Amino acid sequence: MKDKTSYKDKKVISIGVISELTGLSERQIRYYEERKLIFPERTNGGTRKYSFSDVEALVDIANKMEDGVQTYEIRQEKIREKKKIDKEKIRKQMLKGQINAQFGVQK
Amino acid sequence: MKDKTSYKDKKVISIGVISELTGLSERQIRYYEERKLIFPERTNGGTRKYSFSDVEALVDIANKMEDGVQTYEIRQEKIREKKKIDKEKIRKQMLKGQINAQFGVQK
DNA sequence: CGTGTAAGGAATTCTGACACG
DNA sequence: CGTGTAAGGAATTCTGACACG
Repeated sequence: MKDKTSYKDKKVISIGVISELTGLSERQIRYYEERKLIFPERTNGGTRKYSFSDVEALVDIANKMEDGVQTYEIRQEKIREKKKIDKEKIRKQMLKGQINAQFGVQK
Repeated sequence: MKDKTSYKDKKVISIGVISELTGLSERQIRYYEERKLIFPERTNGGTRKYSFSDVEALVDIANKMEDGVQTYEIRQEKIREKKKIDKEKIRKQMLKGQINAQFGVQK
């Protein structure tokens, strides 16, 4: 089992600090959420909470925007990446199944 | 050179989230600051900002408080620890100086 | 399309103080 | 000593909209 509760992915930072950390305006940050490029959590009151991973993602986004890439394209790219990773995951899962069938794990 | 800009020590979390993360009331968290057990930074507007390290420190403090330890004692303990670490640091520094004098680094 | 801004309101945080024990 | 709480105010954030291009 991996750690999974790393600080890096914990959504705890509010938008003001995120703005400072990334150099982006709050408007930009909210807009990128609207375009489904980032996914903050919310407090009960409705305030957005981000992680350090989100900071990194936002910096990446900012760089691409500078290069004239549109939010739609950035989103498509992310979807492609995700699919690739999912496929890889399944491949590994199947391989493990094969190995177990041959050598391992009898009930 | 070490990293030094690890996420763990970055002061970015506001007191509401810290309260949730530690289970302590905001009152308690502010009081422990008053007693010099934690040292949040501030935004320009004056809002406190904490790090994940602070979360860990607060949990430690909470445990000691449960055991009936007073804030003053906790503070003294921290001071002792710090002194010990500083002494160790100087010792290493001097050792390095000795080695350089014998083998290394001529101008 | 991507971003700035003014608007009005709600959630969040701040300080100093009183209370209890 | 350590913590809860009500009080009043200030900083922060939220949404929906208009503007520009």
